Amino acid sequence: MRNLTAGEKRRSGCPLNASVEILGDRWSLLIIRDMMLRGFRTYKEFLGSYEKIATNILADRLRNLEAHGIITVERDASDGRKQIYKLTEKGIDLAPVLTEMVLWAAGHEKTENEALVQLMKKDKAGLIAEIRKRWEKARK
Amino acid sequence: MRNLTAGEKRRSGCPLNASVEILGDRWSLLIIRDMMLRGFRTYKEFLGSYEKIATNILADRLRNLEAHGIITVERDASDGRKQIYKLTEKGIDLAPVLTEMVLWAAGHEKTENEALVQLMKKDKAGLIAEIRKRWEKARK
DNA sequence: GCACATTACTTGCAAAAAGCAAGTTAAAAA
DNA sequence: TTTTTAACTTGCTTTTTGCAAGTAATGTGC
Repeated sequence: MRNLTAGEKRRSGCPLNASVEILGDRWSLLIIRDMMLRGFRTYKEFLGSYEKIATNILADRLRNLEAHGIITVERDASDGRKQIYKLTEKGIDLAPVLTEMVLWAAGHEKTENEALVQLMKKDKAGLIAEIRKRWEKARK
Repeated sequence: MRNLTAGEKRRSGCPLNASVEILGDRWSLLIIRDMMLRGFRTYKEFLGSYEKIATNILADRLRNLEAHGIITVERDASDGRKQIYKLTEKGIDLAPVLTEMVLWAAGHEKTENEALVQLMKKDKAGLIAEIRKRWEKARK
């Protein structure tokens, strides 16, 4: 349970408001999706994602996510140019949020990736457990 | 399943991206929370909410939510000054998204409204069913 | 060892969105 | 019929977003 740092001040104590203040923009959750579902770990991979985030915005969002304890960063041991971004436990805990958002849009908007949606519909809990298991391993 | 109107163009077909494009700002989900959990139905009630949204932003978000079929608006029969905003089925279907966002923040950030959080933890499905039932009735 | 490539950014500037304060309109209440 | 109330709109400033170009550090091929 993190405390607020100096500059931060929440508009209210409502937990939904906290989520919205941390994740309520057009990019943060997409970065988390790329890590969680596609296994992305580097700046370059995020840049290559289909939605085409700008380089400065990506750098800013990664900083924010790290500041909020959702991801960690460390230099790649075998290639010093690369930074490796990883989800923390707090980040992995966003899996249910992502899942519900995917299911909502899939049910009400015209979207693609029917395979993923079917998987989520058929065994939501199993998929989330799978994501968690994969990441627990990766973080060691 | 709605189709995109003229001006709209999605950055990608990913369902998460659709959700983020529709709801990924600092206010839309709070408005939905106020309707869903607090039973708010009028402009004035939304304005009075603790986070203090600006009047022009509120008007804009309500327009967007209506354009996306998440809420409906109609003039109050017994008081012609009032507009009554209601959640559609699509709007009610956001209950699981809201719930997971509340639980995530409650688990990882310093927040208030412990009563709601406990309720969600103890019987998530029951609470969502309850919200749905209350609204189905209200919409008639 | 040196040129070239790669990775992860930063910087500067223009455009879009958010936020504040004040004003407007239509309907209801006194 | 004057005053209130509800739901906005308008004008302006500040903040955020987004694009294009530039930079620093590390790695690779010869």
